[in-house]
Amino acid sequence: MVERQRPVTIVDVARQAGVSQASVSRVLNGKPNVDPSIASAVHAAVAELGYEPSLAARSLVQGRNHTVAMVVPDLENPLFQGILKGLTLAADADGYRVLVADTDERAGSEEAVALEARRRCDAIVLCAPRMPEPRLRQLVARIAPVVVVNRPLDAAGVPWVGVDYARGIHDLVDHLVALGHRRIAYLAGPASSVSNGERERGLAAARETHPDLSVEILPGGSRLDDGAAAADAVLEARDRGATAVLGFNDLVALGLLHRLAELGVDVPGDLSVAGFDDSPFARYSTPPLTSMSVPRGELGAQVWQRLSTLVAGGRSEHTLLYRPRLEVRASTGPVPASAGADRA
Amino acid sequence: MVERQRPVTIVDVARQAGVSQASVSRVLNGKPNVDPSIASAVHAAVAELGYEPSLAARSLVQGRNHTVAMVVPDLENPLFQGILKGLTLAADADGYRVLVADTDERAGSEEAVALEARRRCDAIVLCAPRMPEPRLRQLVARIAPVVVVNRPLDAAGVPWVGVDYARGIHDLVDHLVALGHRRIAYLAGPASSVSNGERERGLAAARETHPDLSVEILPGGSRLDDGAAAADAVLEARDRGATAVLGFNDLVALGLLHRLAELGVDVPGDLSVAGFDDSPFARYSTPPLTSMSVPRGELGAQVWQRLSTLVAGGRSEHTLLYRPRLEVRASTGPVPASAGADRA
DNA sequence: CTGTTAGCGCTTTCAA
DNA sequence: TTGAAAGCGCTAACAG
Repeated sequence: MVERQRPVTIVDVARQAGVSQASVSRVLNGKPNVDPSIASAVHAAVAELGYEPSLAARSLVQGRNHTVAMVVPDLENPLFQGILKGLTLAADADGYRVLVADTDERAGSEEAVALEARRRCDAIVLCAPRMPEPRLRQLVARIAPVVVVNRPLDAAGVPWVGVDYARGIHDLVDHLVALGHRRIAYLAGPASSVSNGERERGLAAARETHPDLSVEILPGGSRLDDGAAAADAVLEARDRGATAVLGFNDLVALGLLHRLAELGVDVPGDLSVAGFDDSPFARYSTPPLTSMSVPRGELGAQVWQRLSTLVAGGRSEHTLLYRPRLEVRASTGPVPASAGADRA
Repeated sequence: MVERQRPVTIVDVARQAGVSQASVSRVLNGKPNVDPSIASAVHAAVAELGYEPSLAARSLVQGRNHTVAMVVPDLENPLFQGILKGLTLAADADGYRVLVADTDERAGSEEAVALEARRRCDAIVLCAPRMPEPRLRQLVARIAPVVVVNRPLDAAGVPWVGVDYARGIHDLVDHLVALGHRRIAYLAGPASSVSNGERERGLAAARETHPDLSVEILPGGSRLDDGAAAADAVLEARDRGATAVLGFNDLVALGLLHRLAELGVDVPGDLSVAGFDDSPFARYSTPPLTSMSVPRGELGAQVWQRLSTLVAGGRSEHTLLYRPRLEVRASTGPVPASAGADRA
């Protein structure tokens, strides 16, 4: 018969130390103006009884529980993992915990998940790449304080931290153009993805920069198998003259790379391939994948800085946009001699 | 000037519905024996006021917050991601949330993290592959209810769910032996890792099964770069006659694969390579990686089943061990004709 | 500087 | 079946 023992409360500590509950509370919360003798008595009692304050009680009375939630579409995505890590680390230093709410790519559930999470937490880090902007705007109003990640949002009191995908893809195209490529294919991400839209905007800008450049947009996706599945379409594009392919992200590019190898296509001999995000796997593929590096951890830290300001009741800080850095690896190379003219 | 408005409480609902707090509580908790007219009045009031019960208050009075934490050494590891996903899904169905506590591979912090997490949660899923058993034993006693994942533990009231690494590696070796390999190298995981110990046990067993088999254990690691860094040692082993290499996990094997390709070693022509865990990347590498598949999501679901039983005050259920399934891919092949005799 | 006391919002006896 | 009232454990006014 296991007797469920009553947990030690502040009352027990007070009695043991021979002081009032209030004094115990003050000592434990590091309030000023407490007599050292009382403090030491309290500490002794705490140690002796193995007392640990009830977080539930504290939450109730303070109206906050020192926990924030990060809502992400897919925890397997290295980008979100990195942001999460950076966020967690930074929050930890301020005594905050981070709860992860994975919406599992069910775009429809993002709203419900975020609302649910907000009930248990003091604030939200929201990553909802597919949510239509009007909905998002309504949502953030309901769950504030909130920081939006990885997409721009013009809403009062809601800072966001993101990546300049347009600029990044432009830089990547510049790299390819410098290698001599003039016909490029792009394996697009999910149609409703905001960051895919930004990439396509970057492609358009690159086309203006390079008048002799042509870009063909192919349906892709966001995961390994999407990239593999697109291999045939990519080869057709190559037959139409394309000499390089950009993937929506590294996963897509890696999936494609795999399938191309199976089909005996030489990369970059026959075709150059590049990704985006610089996932840890990029440098370990065969051939290593040229990609755009994003400071994932740094992003997370900046998110926390903004969120903590908000939680403390401060004014929302400025928005922040990181410019990705080009990582040239072996998957991109000069235009093959055989190319340059259409093959079709 | 923003007026922080007072949240709607159960008192407001009671007043609005013209009933007592107790009735509101009963309706909202689905207690039996409530007059339908009262119920509808309450629901109407709730809807009208947009009332949401305070989880903090509920936690305080009930002594539980319907949240559990999973302590993992590294969230980037696909194995833990999968388990987490399965766990989250299953817990969700029972109205429980899962909080993630990443110890970031700092083995020393596992204990502190687990204790901290336990304070905020009703139970713990513990994955501490490096913790010495005596410490672990003490720890689980302090944080019960708890389920241990991915390592065996013989402690009263603490169920565990794991993978039969010994059996798995044995099966993998059988596959290689069937292909004709007789000299195998193994890139070991972290020395203190329990699951590495089990793999080595499996290797020993395999050696008994196949008397003409010899196994060489090389220092490896648990990550991509560990595998890449071990390439030279692997080649030396090959010069001593090894025709196949097993990685501690897929990450190590993939890192190795990458480096071997750089060095111009043909896999599996010159050397067969296999991993463990069957991460999503395994099938997309070049060549695709032979690996042992582990039912990650299923593992997570079983963890929840045991944990929920415990939380409900039930007796701890039986321990569970999954046997990995062999996934043969192109990275393993017959012994090269040139091999068979030592080259040294 | 310290103690007393009133809640925080909810669930749950206990009577009615 | 319903309501009144007593806490859950803690913090924060308010006195002293």
